[in-house]
Amino acid sequence: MPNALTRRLEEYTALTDADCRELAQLAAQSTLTIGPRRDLIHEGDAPRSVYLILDGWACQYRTLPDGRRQIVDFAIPGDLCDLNLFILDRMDHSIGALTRLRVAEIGRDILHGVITTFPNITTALWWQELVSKSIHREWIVNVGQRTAFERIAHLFCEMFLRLESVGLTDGFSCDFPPTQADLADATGLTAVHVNRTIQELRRRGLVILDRQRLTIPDLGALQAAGLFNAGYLHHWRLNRHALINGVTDGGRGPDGPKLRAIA
Amino acid sequence: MPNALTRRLEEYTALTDADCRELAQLAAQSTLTIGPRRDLIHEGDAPRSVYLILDGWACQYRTLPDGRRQIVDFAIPGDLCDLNLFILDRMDHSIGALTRLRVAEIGRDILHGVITTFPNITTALWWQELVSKSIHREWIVNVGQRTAFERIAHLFCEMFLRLESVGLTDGFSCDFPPTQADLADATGLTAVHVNRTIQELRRRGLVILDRQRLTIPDLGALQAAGLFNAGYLHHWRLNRHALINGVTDGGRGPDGPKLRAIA
DNA sequence: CGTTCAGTTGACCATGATCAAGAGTGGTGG
DNA sequence: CCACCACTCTTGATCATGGTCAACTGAACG
Repeated sequence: MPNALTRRLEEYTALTDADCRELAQLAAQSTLTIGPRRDLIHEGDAPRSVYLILDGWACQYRTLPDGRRQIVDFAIPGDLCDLNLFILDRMDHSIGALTRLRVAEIGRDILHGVITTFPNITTALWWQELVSKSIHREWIVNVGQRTAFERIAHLFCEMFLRLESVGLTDGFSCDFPPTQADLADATGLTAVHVNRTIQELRRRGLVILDRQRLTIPDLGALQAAGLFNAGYLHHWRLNRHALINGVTDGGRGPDGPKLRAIA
Repeated sequence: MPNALTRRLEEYTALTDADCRELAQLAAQSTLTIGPRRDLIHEGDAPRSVYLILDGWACQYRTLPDGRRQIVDFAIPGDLCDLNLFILDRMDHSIGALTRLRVAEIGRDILHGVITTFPNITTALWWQELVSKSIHREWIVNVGQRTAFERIAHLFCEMFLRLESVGLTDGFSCDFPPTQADLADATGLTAVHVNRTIQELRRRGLVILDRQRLTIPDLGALQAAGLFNAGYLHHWRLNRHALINGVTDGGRGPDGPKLRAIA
């Protein structure tokens, strides 16, 4: 596998050979492997490095005092976990491994060096940061407005496309390690209800999910079921497509009419 | 009122006099006033400027094709609406005015100039960007895990502290323009349920809310009711406090025990 | 093979949604 | 100054989506 980070960042900006070499080096410099269900870093810790996911899945999550847990994002190879360290003194969330996880640890000073000498990379990093913020917004919408059925469908679409953008899909299929309990924590549902909802998705032929393997026979249909619009991922390859089904509101402000056709 | 942006950014970094003068100029250069319930910019538009809120409240929101609307953040004076323009070709959300709104429009080129000549400001801007991402994470938790009662309490705490950090509170009180329908769209509830929940908050003496005016007689009690922990706002003045009730999880990874005492 | 963890099923329940109607409040024009 | 209109807030009755609790099945791994 070539560097997933390179692939990810090229989604946003053109990189030179020198940029790519630098990225490859970053990924190789100081790697770290941790087992599934362990924390990479924990809420309240002082961040010491940025983590680049090389292999496996992680999740960012926050817990409430009584133990309720909300996953706020999944992280897959090529994802860079929070540039927070430059800025924030304390982690406001945890990062946990869902699978065996291989990450590159990039120290503050090294990253700082990269940023001052490789402007393309810097641009791409901030780009990625803004995109991941956009993904957060979409998660708020997902949890706040969509039905259980739509939420799960939406999440499957999102993760499939994100995996696809780093070359981790295989036709209509991809690995999909989160358990139903994980999906529950990501969607604000219970595991029981996630289970029933996935069964409904299966019954309708929208997904095949077995042994950590997800297959989406008809992505368009699943997108429709999840009210999914890829625009928020800001992948340029998808953008043309996104512009077609992009705009959903006529511009009447926060109190406009509630019913409106898809463009 | 001095420049709320200055106040906001000084929450994060020390600014020189020259920095402050530059910020004051940015805020004065090209201002724009729009009426309540109108859009500043709309989902799908190409962003042309960054908007700095000078006066009034706005909200960032996204709509689903069938008209469901989710507010993903409120914007108050001193807030800078999405540095997206540098990066993203299309707005993935809209910004709408909740009140009469006065904003400064900062063009791409001007902002670019600032970024290349005022490193402190640049740092502070990115800081603000990362903090607002952290706020998004908290909103996911709010909508995903908290009960209606906790959600509303949490939102009141957050907005009160954010207003306080730009000097827009007056003792225990502040202006609070969102309607109950707005609060519903922000919390993923219905307006009816928001109404009943606010009544419950009033009955318990946690808030006084009348005519767009919010009073919080006992912020600590409201924070407890909303499971609110100010750490995610990353205000340094609050940080000492945040560290006290900060950590909520023992570090056992995403599958740790579900019950756990408050520190 | 037994233990563990993920997935599945069933019965019942509750939080919050929906629908509908009425009461304040504030702004506008006659 | 008052009448009207629009909008927000409030209340009640009923409903449904999704939660809770509990038991059981089946894979995977040592």
